[in-house]
Amino acid sequence: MNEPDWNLYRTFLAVMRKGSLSAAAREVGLTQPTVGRHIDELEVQLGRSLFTRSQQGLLPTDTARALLPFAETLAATSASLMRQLSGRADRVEGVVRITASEIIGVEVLPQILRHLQWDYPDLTIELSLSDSVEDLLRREADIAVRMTRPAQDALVARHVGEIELGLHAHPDYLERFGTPQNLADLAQHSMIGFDRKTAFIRSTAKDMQSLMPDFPSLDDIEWSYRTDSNLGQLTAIRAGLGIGICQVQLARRAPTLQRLLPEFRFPLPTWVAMHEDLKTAPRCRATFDALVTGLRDYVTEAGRA
Amino acid sequence: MNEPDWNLYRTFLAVMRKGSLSAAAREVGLTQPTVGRHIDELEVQLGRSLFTRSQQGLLPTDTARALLPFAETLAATSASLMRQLSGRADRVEGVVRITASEIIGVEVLPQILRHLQWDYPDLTIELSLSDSVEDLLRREADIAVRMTRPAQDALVARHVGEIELGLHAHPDYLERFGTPQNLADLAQHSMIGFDRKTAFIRSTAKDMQSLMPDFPSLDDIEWSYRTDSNLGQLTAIRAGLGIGICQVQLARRAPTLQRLLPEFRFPLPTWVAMHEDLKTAPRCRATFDALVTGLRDYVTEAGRA
DNA sequence: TCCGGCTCATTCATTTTTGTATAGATGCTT
DNA sequence: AAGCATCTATACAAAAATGAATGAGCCGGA
Repeated sequence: MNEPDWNLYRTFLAVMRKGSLSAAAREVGLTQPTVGRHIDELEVQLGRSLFTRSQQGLLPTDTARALLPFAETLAATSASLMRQLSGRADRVEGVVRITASEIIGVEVLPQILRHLQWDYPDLTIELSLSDSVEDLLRREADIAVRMTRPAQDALVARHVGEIELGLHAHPDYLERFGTPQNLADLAQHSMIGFDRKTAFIRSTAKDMQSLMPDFPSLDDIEWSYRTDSNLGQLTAIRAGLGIGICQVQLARRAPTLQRLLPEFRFPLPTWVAMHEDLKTAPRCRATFDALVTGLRDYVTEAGRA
Repeated sequence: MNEPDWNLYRTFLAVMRKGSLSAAAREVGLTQPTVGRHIDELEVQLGRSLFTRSQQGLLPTDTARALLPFAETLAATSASLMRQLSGRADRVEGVVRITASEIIGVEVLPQILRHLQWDYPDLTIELSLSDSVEDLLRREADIAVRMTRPAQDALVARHVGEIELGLHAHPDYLERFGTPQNLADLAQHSMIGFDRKTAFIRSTAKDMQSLMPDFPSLDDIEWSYRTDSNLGQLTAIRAGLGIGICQVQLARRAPTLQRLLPEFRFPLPTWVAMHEDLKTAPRCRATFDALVTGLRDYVTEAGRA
């Protein structure tokens, strides 16, 4: 089995994404026969069938599905390389791609990045907001803001402090439905929580359980509003839909939310991480530093406010 | 700036590695003019000069050096993909690449992998022995044995226990030069240690210092035998050259080494890690499981012996 | 039912890429 | 200093990849 041309993987990826030779051809700027030939050749080189062809399009085989993450890594690496070359190497300019959770990206980063933009007008910032964490590994982003300690492996990582989570509600809600006096009272309230449980939520819930044994088990709580989006939860709390968990710093902003039962607290260790390869690139360095100082300020807002 | 053909990166990598168009051409199976044209085209597409050409070969520019890690990631991903396709997808066969420290790879893994090989004769095991840890990120290996906790990010990781380090010496050495009665005595002995200090060694030394304040600072010790290779240190201890640090399990093997000052102990948390993408591949699964159980046995040898 | 949308496959001319052969330049060894 | 190794650059012919055009099958809407 020979190593195929790397270009074939790019075509393969396009076909996987688009589901047909023709659509893939349009995406990559080739023609449909060429894309078809690329797939043929890749199948020959790898000695496996990749698609079952039909007039409606191509259906990927198990082999093709297994190959997809590799092709995506290749694409992410190439994109990362292009970013690395954007702008001059000795200036803070070009494209930087940051990944962060939705809530951080929407509520916290804009203020921080504003100053960076002002200082370096030729810097273009891409924000990839998602809670899936595999972005840095695949070079899908240059810099990541994380709530877990990153491995030291080939990463430059800086701890910026702990973001504290607490129970909050809008004053209007409390006025109407009363204020819970202890954790057990929460069972009587409209609670805002998660829809499906991801691995991260499960592990966090476990930590929470061991920290605060009084807190009712997540399974016992009757959630009255469920969404997987933290941002959706924050919006719901702000709209007075019920009691939910959010960052204490965010609760201080308008509309001001009231902190409930301050004995309920859950600190999230917060990190900024970057590929080691990028630390010599000024645009990444500058962005990294701005994020670190900005987030440090944000985290310590708790003390100031 | 257009995204260049991915193939050009492969040629680029070969030129970086070999240092000349001709040698690169031989490596990738092309001809020298073609390789030269590839580089030309890549330079045009990226809008940067990559090499200064000379009759002795090509000298990479800073840009080229900055691009190298990306090209290497591409190559590693492609190689990883090929491994993924080696052997049938529903059987434990094909190629698995494991990375581990030299000492684990030489002293511990062979016994563990022997049984695996017996059970699955069509399984080919590649061992990459090095203490640089960036292998998994770049898919340079499928499975890693690590002494640090890996990040959860897209990795399947299993803790197998703690490998204990202790001070050891060969009985012959002790007979001749006496047995130290406390940590301070070590200053009078021939100590076997590290040559240059890597980041890992520095951080480990710091941990060690805080665990055992009595232990003299590494800078104060007069090392009589220095090597960065842990394996070299083990060999030196076994040869009776002096007192050094090694895994207690290894000290029990022939030639049996004597443990000194058992109050000096340093547990290394040990992990087996694998890319999440690979957990469905039987050959990786089986190897992963074998490593976990094998290393668990090895770690608990302490209790048995 | 027919039409227009989509799909993939095939053919053939064109373009592009590649290899062969060769020239010129440098450095090392005899 | 000559010979032989290395290297890059260039010219031209051969091979390969590509695109345009076309045929044929499937599907949904008028």
